[in-house]
Amino acid sequence: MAKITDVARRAGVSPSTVSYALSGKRPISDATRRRVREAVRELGYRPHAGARSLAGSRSKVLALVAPLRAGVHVPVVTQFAVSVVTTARRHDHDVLLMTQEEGEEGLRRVADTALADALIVMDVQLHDSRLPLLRRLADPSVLIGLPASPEGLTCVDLDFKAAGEACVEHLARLGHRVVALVGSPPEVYVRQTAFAQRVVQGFTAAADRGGLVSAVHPCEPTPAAARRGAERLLREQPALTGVVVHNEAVLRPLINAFEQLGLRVPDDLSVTAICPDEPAEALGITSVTLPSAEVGARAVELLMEKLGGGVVPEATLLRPGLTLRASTSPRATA
Amino acid sequence: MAKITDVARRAGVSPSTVSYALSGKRPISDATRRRVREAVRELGYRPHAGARSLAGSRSKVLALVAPLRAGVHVPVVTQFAVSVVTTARRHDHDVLLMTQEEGEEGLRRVADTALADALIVMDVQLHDSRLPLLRRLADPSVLIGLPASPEGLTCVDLDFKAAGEACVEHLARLGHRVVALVGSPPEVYVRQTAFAQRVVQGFTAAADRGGLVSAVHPCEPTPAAARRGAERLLREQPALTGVVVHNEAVLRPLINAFEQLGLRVPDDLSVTAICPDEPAEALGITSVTLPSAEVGARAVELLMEKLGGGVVPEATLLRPGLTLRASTSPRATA
DNA sequence: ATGAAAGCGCTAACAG
DNA sequence: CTGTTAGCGCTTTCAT
Repeated sequence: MAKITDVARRAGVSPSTVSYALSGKRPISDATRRRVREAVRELGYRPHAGARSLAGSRSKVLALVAPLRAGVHVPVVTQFAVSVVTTARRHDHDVLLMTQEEGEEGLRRVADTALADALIVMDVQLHDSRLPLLRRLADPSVLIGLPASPEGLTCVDLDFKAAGEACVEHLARLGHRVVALVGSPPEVYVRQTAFAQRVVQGFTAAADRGGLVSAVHPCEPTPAAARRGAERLLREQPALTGVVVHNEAVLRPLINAFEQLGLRVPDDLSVTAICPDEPAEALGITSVTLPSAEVGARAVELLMEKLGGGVVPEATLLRPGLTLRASTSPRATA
Repeated sequence: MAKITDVARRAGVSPSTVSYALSGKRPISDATRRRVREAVRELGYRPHAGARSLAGSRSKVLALVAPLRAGVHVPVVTQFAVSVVTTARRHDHDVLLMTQEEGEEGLRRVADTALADALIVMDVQLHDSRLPLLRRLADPSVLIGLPASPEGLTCVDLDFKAAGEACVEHLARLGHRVVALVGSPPEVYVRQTAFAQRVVQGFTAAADRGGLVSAVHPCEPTPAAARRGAERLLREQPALTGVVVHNEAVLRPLINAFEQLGLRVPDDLSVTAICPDEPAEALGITSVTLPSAEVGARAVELLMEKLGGGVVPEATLLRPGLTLRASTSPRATA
C-alpha cells in the first residue's frame, strides 16, 4: 500500500502538505492541491485508518449498539441500522456493530480503546442502567428512546404523544365522538419504556381537547385477551365508533373479534394503529409508524454535530406521519 | 486514558514486557505477569486500537457486508449478523457493518485502509462480480453462498442439495411414493443463485434413488400462481401424496389451495418446506431451515483460521436439519 | 502557502 | 525471562 510519504515524493511536496491538501485544514494553492490529488490517484493512496486514528485521535467510526431481545421488532431495527450505516458513510464514517449483550462493559471498551469515537445506543429504557455511564463518557452518544431524565444526554425518538394525538384527531375529523385506546401489553410497561405512557397521554389529551368521550384499555398480547377486550369495549362504550390500537400483537385478533361481534370495519368502526408498517399494510389499517430510517439518519446527524463541537437538543421527537388505509371512514350518520 | 508506559512503570517492567504479558506472545514469569495484570487492573488500562493496529498490522476488526435488497429475508440476515458479532467477540474481534450498496469500492476501501483485516460477504451470487476482487485481495474473506467457481475462495452455505434429499427421504420413510417439488420463483433463477438448482438436484436424486415418482414445478410467487400450480399438480400426478415446497411466498396459498381442492394436510397430502423458520412454524409445516446462526459462527471461525495462517476448505456445506411439524404423516393405506 | 520534525501508543525485532 | 529501541503511517505544532 502506498503511504503518505510516497504521495508526497511523487507530488514533490512534503507529507504535511499532502495531509493538509486532503483534509483541507489549511489553505493550499490550487496548483499543489491538484498535483497532490493526481499523485493520490496514480498511487491509489488510502490513508491507514489506524495511523490516522492514532495521530489524529479520531477513528471515524461510530459504534451502534443494537438490541436483540425478544419483543423487539427485527425489521424496524434492521431498517434503522441500514439507515445509520448509509448516513454515516455520507459523513465519511464507518459503523461498528455491537450487541446489547456486551452491556456497559462493551460501551466502555469501544470508548476506551478509541475503536469508535461516538456511540448510538438503541432501545433505551425509561431508567436504563447505561445512562450514568453514557453521561460520564467522554465520547458523545445518541440514544434511541426517551428515558425518564434526558438531562445531559441526546435522545431521538418518535413523538409518541403526538402519535396518540394524531390518531384521535384523525378520528375526530371523521366525525367520531366516542373513542377507545387498546393499549400495550403489560410487559411494555414493566420494561419501563416511556412510549406506552406517552401514547396514552396524547390520546387522552386530544380526546379531551376535542370533547370526545374516551377510554383506555390495556390488553394482554393474546388473541383470547383481544376477544375479551373487544367484548368489554362494546359493553362499556356502546356508542363506540373509533378505536386506536397501540399493541401490534392483538391487531389482527381484535379486528376479527369486532367483525365476529357484528361490527364492520370501517363502516361501523374506524380503527387506527400505532405500529410498524408491515402489519398495518398487511391488514389495511390506517396507522402511525415509527420512521426508523429517519430516526437513524437523525441520530447520525446529531452525533456529527456533537463531534464537531456543536450543541444539540436533549430530546429530538420526530413528528408522526399518519398513513391512510381502508380501516377508517367518516362516522355513519343515523 | 492510561497507556502502556504507565502500566510498565507501575509494574516496574518495560513496555514490551507489558505487551508480551498481555498478548502471551513470549514466555513471561508468573510473578511479572501477575504484577502486570495488577497494574492493568489498577489503572484500568486499555490498549489503543489505532496504535495497536498501526504497530501490529492487525485491526482485530472483521467487515461484514450485508445485503438489503428486496427479496432477502430480513430476520435471516439479522440472525446471521448477530451470530457473526457474537462469535467475533469470542475471538476478541469486532465487526464493522457495511451495506452491499458500497459495492467493490467498499471492500477495497476497508481492506486498503486496514480498517478491517478480514471480510465476510453475504448473499454471494453464482457469478458474483466481486469474486475477482476477493480472490486478489490480500485480506482473507469468507463468502456466504456458493458461487459457480469457488476456487481460491472460502464459501459457507447450507447444503441445499442435501436439503432437497432430506425432504424426499423423510417423505419416503413415511411411505410416500409419488412426490412433487414446488420450486423457487423465476427471479431466484434469474439472480443466478446456485441454491435453487441444487435443491432440484437433491430432490430428483433422492427420489430416483428411492424409486419414487417425482416431478418439479417452478412457481411464480403469487397466490394465483399457487392455486394454478396446485391444480396442475393434482391433474398431472393424481397419485401425489408428498410435496416439497421451496418457495416461501406461496407456502400459505398453496396449502389453502390444496385444502380447497379437498385435500387434507397431512391426511391426504404430506407437505415439507425449505424456508426460514418463522413461516414454517406459523403454518406448522415440517421444514428444513437455513441455520443462519451456525453459518455465521462458522464463517467467523473459518476467518480466524485463515487469519492464523491456516488452510481451510473452499466450500463448507452445512448439513440441513429437518424440523418435524404437523404437516407430514405416514401415507394413508387404501 | 509550505516544510521540518515531533510525537500519537503500541509491537516486534534485536540484544542480553 | 526481560529490557532497549526502532519504527508503524499519519497529524499537527512550530517555523519560515
